[in-house]
Amino acid sequence: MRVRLEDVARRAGVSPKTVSRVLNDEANVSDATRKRVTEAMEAMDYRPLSSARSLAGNRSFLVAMLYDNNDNPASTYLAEIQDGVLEACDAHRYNMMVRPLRMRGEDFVRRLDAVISDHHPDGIVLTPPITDYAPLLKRLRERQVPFASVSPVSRENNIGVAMDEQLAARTMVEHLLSLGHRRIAHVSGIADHGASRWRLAGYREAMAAAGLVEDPALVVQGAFTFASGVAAARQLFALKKRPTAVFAANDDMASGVMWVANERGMKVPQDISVCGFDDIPLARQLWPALTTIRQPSREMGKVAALQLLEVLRGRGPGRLVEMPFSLEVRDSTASPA
Amino acid sequence: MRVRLEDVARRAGVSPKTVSRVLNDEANVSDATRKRVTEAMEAMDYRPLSSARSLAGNRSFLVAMLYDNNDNPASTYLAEIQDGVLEACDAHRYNMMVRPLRMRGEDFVRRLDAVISDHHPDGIVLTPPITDYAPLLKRLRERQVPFASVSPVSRENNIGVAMDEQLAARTMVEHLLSLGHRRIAHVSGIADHGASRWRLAGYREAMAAAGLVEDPALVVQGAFTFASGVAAARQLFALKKRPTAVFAANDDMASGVMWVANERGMKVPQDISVCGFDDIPLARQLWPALTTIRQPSREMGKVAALQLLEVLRGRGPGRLVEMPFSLEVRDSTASPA
DNA sequence: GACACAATTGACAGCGCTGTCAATTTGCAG
DNA sequence: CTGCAAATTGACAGCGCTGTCAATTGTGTC
Repeated sequence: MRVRLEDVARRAGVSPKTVSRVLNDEANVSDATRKRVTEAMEAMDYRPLSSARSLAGNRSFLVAMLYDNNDNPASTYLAEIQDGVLEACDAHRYNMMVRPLRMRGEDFVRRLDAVISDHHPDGIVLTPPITDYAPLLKRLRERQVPFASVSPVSRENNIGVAMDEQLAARTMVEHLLSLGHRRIAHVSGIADHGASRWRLAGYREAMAAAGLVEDPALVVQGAFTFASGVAAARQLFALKKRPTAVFAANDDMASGVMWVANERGMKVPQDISVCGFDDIPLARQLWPALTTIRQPSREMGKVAALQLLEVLRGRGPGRLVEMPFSLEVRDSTASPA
Repeated sequence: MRVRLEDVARRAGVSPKTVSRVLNDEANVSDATRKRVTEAMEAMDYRPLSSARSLAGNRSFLVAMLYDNNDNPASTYLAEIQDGVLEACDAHRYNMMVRPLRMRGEDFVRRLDAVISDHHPDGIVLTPPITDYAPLLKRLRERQVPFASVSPVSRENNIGVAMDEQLAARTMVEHLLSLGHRRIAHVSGIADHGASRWRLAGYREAMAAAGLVEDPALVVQGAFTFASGVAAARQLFALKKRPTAVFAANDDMASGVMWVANERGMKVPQDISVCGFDDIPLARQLWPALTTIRQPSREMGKVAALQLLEVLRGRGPGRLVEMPFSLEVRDSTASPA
């Protein structure tokens, strides 16, 4: 039969409640007792039954990671974040569950409610763009479910992890400027995503700082997908005055731009420079290897989860951690002809 | 306060046990009673508390998906499978948890034991190559944890999902042969993975059927990664008698082969045909778009999980479902010069 | 209409743990 | 030593559900 808390208590010569205290790392247990109990637990290979702990203690040891799977069926970005969140949860013996939450339709908040009512997660990790949907955040606060965000738009009242994407985008465009490019196009992401706004803002900031007047034709709306990158590139390359460089708001769209360049017989980077953002594995697999901004997604997932866990474990309020980015100059950018 | 089973019972005018029976879809409840209880549940928006159900009923409603994360940090293939498993679990109100399980070192089985002891999953979904590690399967059977496999090597005593990968590989090579290729190389995967064996066997079968004698120099060992595809291609292209086509055992390796071709100034498909296997999103993003075998990974994850759930819900024994593949002819293959 | 038997329903205990609160021990000032 | 507060420990009930088994109701047969 399985070893129960009661069995450990008997062996350690204490009451079950004391073992419970040690298990939950509570204060007010003498060192001697704590040691004795810990030894008994190890000797008996005691494994607490989480359903019993949940029922009695009214908590679930569950962290839910929410994501929008509208256009992200199996995105590498999310897989990496998930990996990081999982690592953090494991370290503190929390379970992780992943929940797609299609951000479409009226009943979005109701589906969040269902997740909470059905699974009672102790806390939630939000990924973009769910991080910024006000009604949902409101509901989470109402229901008092702690949450941490990955790259939220607002830095106020948020814990989790962020990166200075605007500065990163600006750095990327400055790289293109330093190569001598002046007609630099931007393929943006879904308009209301924070990532799109920051990256566009960084582009504009760099262009303005270089004294260039923005040509509206050079800014094309995309949707973070390969297909939208293809469409945007077709539009840009049909211009009378073509750009000499294209900065896409993520790597998937950049790959679409490169694809169209190839299709038209344009050489990258000789005829056109292309760069992206995120540094997913694809970036190195393309020919030529894609110049991009490295975003440490896995680490970001981990850090966001750790902030949440700090709150869940009553260890502190958690904070919004700023992660560093880096410009990865590879072979898809060069000086214009 | 939350609605409990007892509250539903009172409203429906029956005993709690009867509500429990309806909740668990048990036999021996009269239609009239079942209807009354169901209505009461809905009217009150009753949400059973899974920790209480688990504790009392000694089951967890948990399906664990195990994967080997040695070289698969955030593979698209696994992300798609996970997505399918999740959909199936959701449909039957089971929870899903993902567990990386590094298949290295002695304590591999012990780590499986820990997962079972800590989380008590009702069932497990195995992904390659974990599907074929005998000591692990033995342990699962000893501990009586039902499991279903995705693409297991052995079709005996296994439920889950499979694809005729050997036939698929043969079909791919026949496509190359029909284009006129004779010197066809193969970049294989990790030697003891079923996928590698089947794909290599299909290659050999097709070559033999065409009356060609195998040139050992044309079969290079890879490891399913981009980097290993690059290394293999360098080796192949250094040959005095180069291949005119390369069939890589997966898309990531194929992209490595294409990368090296580009590096050497070889045109795909004019100078060399390249093809892969799996049809991950990358395949369409490469230039030229990669000819490959489409494997419906998401669907396979779903079907494997459904077989497992059939067992868990006592609905039947489950079976090994055969999935169809398809040859996706794109632009990376053509007749040799 | 009486009987045997099957189908349906309910009473009750208890799953393994933790919250509450009371009892006991310890530490320390005087 | 004594007295008192703080620290430590324990007794006990109960979290919300299901397994077991007994009680009740329905069904078919002669």
